[in-house]
Amino acid sequence: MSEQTNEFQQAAGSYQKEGFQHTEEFYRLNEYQKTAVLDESPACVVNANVGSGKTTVLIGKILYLHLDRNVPLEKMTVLTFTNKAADEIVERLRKIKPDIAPDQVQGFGTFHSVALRMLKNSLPVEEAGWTKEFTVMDPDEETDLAMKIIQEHGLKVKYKNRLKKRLEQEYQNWLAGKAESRYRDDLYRLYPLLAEEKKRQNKMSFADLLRVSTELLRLKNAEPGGEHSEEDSDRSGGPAWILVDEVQDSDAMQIEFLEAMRESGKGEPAKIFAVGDPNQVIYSWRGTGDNMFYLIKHRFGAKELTLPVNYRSNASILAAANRFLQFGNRIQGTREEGQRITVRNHYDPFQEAEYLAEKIQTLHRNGKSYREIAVFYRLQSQSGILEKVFDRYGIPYELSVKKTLKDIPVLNWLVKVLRVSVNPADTQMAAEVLADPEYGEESMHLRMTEFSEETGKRESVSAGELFAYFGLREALHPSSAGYQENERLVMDFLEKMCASCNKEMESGQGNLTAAVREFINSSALYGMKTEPDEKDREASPDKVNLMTLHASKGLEFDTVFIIGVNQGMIPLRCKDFEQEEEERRLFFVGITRAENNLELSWYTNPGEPGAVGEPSRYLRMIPEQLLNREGSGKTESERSGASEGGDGRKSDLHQLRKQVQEQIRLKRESVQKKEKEPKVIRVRHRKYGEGILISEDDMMIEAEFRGYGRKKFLKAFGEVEVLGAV
DNA sequence: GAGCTGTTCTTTTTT
DNA sequence: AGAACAGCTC
Repeated sequence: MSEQTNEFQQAAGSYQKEGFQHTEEFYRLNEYQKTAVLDESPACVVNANVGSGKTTVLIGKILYLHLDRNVPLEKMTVLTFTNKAADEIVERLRKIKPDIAPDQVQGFGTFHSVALRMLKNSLPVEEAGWTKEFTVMDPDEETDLAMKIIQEHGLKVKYKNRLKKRLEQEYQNWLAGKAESRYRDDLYRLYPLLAEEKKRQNKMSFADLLRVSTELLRLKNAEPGGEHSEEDSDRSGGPAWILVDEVQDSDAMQIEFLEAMRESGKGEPAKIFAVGDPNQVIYSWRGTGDNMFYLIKHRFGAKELTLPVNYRSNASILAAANRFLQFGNRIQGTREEGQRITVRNHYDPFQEAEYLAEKIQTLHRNGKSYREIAVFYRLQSQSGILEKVFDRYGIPYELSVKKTLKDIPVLNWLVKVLRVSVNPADTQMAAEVLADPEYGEESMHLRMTEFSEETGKRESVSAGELFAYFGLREALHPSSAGYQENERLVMDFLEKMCASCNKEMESGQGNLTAAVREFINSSALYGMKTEPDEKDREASPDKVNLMTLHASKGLEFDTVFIIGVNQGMIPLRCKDFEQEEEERRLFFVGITRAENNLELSWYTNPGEPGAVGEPSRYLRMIPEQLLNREGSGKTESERSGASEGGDGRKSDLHQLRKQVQEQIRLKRESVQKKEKEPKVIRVRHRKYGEGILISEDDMMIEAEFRGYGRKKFLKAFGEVEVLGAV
């Protein structure tokens, strides 16, 4: 590792003298990659096969433009879809060129964070109805606000339980001037009211960040006076280059943003360089139009280059993957045949989990780190059994579900307090703070509204001071059971925040209010910018990775197990053609994560509803000569005999097995029961208390009461009150 | 308001 | 396939 760093640092020195093209890094690229790096067409899309060095090309491109073509990093916009991808790009750049300052990579980030930065720094948000002090809304917050407006205005809106989805999905139609929602309700009357309310409370949703910045960029681009102030500074102009990662995942709004960005410079439009893989579109269900890769190509008249060579997987895995390719030519491999793909049948999810636990133990004993191993599944709900069994076996694992601030009630509340403090117009949050059943207190109102007048003007602050200012000790109820824990959580959060704010205030101008606002905004967009990453890296936990197929995108592992490759599961149920195609791409993404070992398994007796006890038809699509078909290979008794460890754990496992099977059985039964069994109706009697309705006719009513048994009553007496269904 | 029929969505998740 | 909802009828 350190050798490599030295190599990089030595190389970094030579880069500055000779430019990127003369470096070892550049020399290592294949011809396709070099062509992409050196291309300077006005617009270029790189159709990058899976594992073909997409990010390497992106990094190479940035270095080439910067070091050889003298494009300042500040004149580049690098757009990604996730924060993780943005971080990775900057991190990899820094490895090669360690002296990059944060200011230089202002234009690097997710679409949303780049949009936020522009709205805060360079775009006239006032023209759109907000002020520079606006805050960023939490994704659920907009739905809450919409609900409130529906109630206050007495709007008729259908499918309120799916309001969030509806608001997103039908927005484009409304914008396009369609008269009425497909459900013929008041949804389209809600949009303008909602927009108005967000301006009044001076806050923007994630979608607003993109939409408003696009609008304002367009206004600016249309201004005739723009040309006069040419050459005045590099900052006021738009980017010279826009680089886009994972471009196949962009949606209509992001394309609009991209286009507005492109035109925002003086003179020639910015050059666009986008990399992506049409075969890895797995998120179209969440709003990405299908086939954005080609749409972008045509929209910008882009030249298409390809990266056909895969460096990741062995030849068997690639040969199988080629069967699932939907766009472009075969993936070219670089590696030997290698291990065949194992296809295994298990009796049920529990037996599969036990098998996996034992297999992983063996692999680990033979020198494989846990972190090189991953298990993928189609549904989140499938992880439960794995977790339980791995716990019993003592196998460390990491579940890829991120927890957010919102999952911790006290911090969720604290963030609301801070949000109101830096944006007193946010009456919705103010109401939520005060209405909180745990921590809501009238006195908080004044502290929030007065925050910027007093404390907010300071130029440095400590967590303790903020804790005292907001009277958090009292608010958190010092005598309550969870106080210690809550105080610790709150202090940790405030300390992180103050560290960030103090740094911000030292380096730049601005006061505490502005710094807190920035911190809160970026943590809304970024999750929590905390240091656990560092801690994790230090400890570098060696754990097996458990995740959904979706979450596996962009990752790679030595050994990959994909479980539940059953009909009805992978692909999930039977859907329309488009969605079926996406399931196929999802499976493609899954198998191409594996470098050396890939094992696919299906069960005879799947626990999940919807799944059938037959192997997925995707298994039939893989040529037989690439496969090693194996059964679970053990009978029930051999199986329990084979598990290692003392008797204690054996019976432990036996019990667990029973438990899990019982759970599966109950789940299945409850599905059937609900159909036949009438609903449980609760009743109340003056003397017997609450009970359950047994039967009822014109005259009589029969009910059962705990402790009293069944009783019959004459309806006419009205002794029994029917409460309704549970 | 119970009971019926018809419609729509269900999983996957980032910002 | 089945849950959840909308809208209709009596």
